Amino acid sequence: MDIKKLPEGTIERLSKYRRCLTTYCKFYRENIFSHELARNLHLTPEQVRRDMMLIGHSGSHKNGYNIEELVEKISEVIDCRGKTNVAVFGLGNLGQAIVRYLQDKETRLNVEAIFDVNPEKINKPFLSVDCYHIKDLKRIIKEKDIRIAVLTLPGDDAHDMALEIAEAGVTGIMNFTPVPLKLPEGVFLEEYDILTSLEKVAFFAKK
Amino acid sequence: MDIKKLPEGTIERLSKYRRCLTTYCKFYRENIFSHELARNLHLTPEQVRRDMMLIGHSGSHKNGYNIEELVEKISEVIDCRGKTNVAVFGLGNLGQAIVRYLQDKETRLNVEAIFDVNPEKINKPFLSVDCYHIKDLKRIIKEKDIRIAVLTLPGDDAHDMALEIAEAGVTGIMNFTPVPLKLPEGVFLEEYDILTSLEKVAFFAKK
DNA sequence: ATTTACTTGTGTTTTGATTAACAATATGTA
DNA sequence: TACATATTGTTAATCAAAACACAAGTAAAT
Ligand SMILES: NC(=O)c1ccc[n+]([C@@H]2O[C@H](COP(=O)([O-])OP(=O)(O)OC[C@H]3O[C@@H](n4cnc5c(N)ncnc54)[C@H](O)[C@@H]3O)[C@@H](O)[C@H]2O)c1
Ligand SMILES: NC(=O)c1ccc[n+]([C@@H]2O[C@H](COP(=O)([O-])OP(=O)(O)OC[C@H]3O[C@@H](n4cnc5c(N)ncnc54)[C@H](O)[C@@H]3O)[C@@H](O)[C@H]2O)c1
Repeated sequence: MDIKKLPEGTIERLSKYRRCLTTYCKFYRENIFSHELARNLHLTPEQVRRDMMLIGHSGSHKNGYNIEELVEKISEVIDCRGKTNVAVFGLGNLGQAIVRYLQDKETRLNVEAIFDVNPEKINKPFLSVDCYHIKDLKRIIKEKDIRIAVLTLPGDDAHDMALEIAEAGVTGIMNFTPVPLKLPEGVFLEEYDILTSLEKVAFFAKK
Repeated sequence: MDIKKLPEGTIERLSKYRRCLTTYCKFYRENIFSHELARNLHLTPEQVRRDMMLIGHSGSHKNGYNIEELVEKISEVIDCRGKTNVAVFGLGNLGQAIVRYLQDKETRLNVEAIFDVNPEKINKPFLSVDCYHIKDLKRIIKEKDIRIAVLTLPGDDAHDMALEIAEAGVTGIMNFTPVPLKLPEGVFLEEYDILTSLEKVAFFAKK
C-alpha cells in the first residue's frame, strides 16, 4: 500500500472512523462490525471494508474489527509524522469556537498559536494558547514550527496574510474566509464555506 | 434538463460561481470567461463549461458569459422556490459567527429564528433575529415556516433535538455538532466537521 | 459431523463525474 | 475574402469511487 495514494475520501472517512470509535465506542465494547460503523456514519459496509483493505487492516470473521487495533492503525496512517502544530488567525467568534473545539477533541493537531490585531486579545492566552500580533507571524511560525494555518480573519486581509503565512513555511491552509485564495504551489489548500453547504441543503431539501 | 438530477458537485459549484460573481466581478465588468471563473475557484475551464451546459446556460464565443444573466440563471436553479427560512440552534460562538455570516452575504436563505436555553440569550434579538427557548421549537418552526435547521448546540442534546426538529417539519439539517445523527427518511442531512478537514489538510500537507 | 448464520476480503461491474478533444462559431486582420 | 485567433458547446474517452456479488472463514446450533 502506498500511503500517499489514498484517495481524499478515504482520508476523510478514516478521520471519521477514528473519532466515532474513540468517542462513542471504545468505552463499552471491544469490537465493531463494518455495518455498524457504516450505519453510524451514513456509509455502506462495503465502503468501510474497502477502506480497511486500503490501509491494510484486517478484522475477524466472527467479531469484526478490534476497536483498539483499528484506532491504532488509522492513527499510524493519518498522523504518520506524529504531532502537528496549528495556528489560528483571527480570534473572533469563529476562531474561538474552533480553538475550543480542537482542544476538546482527542487529536494530534495542537493549536500552538493564535494571531490577531486587536490589542485586547493580544498577549493574553485564550484557553491557554498564546495570542500574538499578526505582524510577528513569521517569527512565531518558525519558532513554534507551525505547519497548518486556519484562517478566520476578515476577508479584506485574508489574501495578503495567506501569502505571508505560506512564505513563512506553513504547508497547509484551511480557509474559512469568503475570499478564494491563490497560493504558491506546494501549499495544500482547503476551503470551507457554510453558505455553499446551506444552499446545497436547501436545494436538495426542496422536493 | 431535469433540475433535480444535477450532481451535488455541480450545485456546490453553482453556489460558488454565484458568490464569486456577485462579490468580486459584477462591479467592474460585464462578462467573464470560463477560464477566469475556473482560475478563481480552483477548477478547470472544462468543468465550468460543463456546469453551464447542465443548467442550460450559454455564453458568447467572443465575450464569454454575461455575468448578470449567469447570476440570474444560477439563482433560478438553486433558489428555485424563492426564499427559504433557516433557524440556528445554539447561539454560542459558532452560532453567532454563522448568523452574522449569513446576514452579511447576499443569499435567499434568511435566518428567521434562533433557539437556545440560556435565559440571558432568550427573548433578546441577536443581530435583529429573535431568540427563543428551545422548548418552543415546534410552534415557532410552524409559525415561521422554517425549512432548514443549523445545529450549533452541545453534542449531548443534539440527537434528541434533531429528532424533534425533523418532526416539526424541517426538511434539511446542517449538523455541526460532533454527534452523527440518525434521522427519519426525507430529511436531507449534511454534516461538517472541521477536525476531519484539518486532519486531511495535515495529511496531504506532509510530503 | 453437518448445517446454518453471519462475517470479512476482494475481484468484478456499474455508475457517474471529470478530463480531453475537437467541431462550430464569432471576431479581428491582412 | 481568406486567414488567424480565441472561445464556447458537446461528444467521446478516461478515471475513480461505489456497489455488487460471492468465496472463504468462523462459530454456534442441531
Ligand atoms: N466559511 C464559513 O463558513 C464562515 C462562517 C462564518 C464566518 N466566516 C468568516 O470568518 C471570518 C471571521 O468571522 P467571525 O465571525 O469570527 O468574525 P469576527 O469579527 O468575530 O472576528 C474576526 C477577528 O479577526 C481579527 N482580525 C482582524 N484583522 C486581522 C488581521 N489582519 N490579522 C489577524 N486577525 C485579524 C479581529 O480582531 C477579530 O478578532 C470572517 O472572514 C467571516 O466572513 C466564514
Ligand atoms: N463541526 C465543527 O467544525 C465544529 C466546530 C466548532 C464547534 N462545534 C460544535 O458546535 C457546537 C457549539 O460550539 P460553540 O463553540 O458555539 O459552543 P458554545 O458553548 O459557545 O455554544 C453552545 C450554545 O448552545 C446553547 N445550548 C445548550 N443546550 C442547548 C439546547 N438544548 N438547545 C439549544 N441551545 C442550547 C448554549 O446556551 C450556548 O449558547 C458544539 O457542539 C461544538 O462541539 C463544531
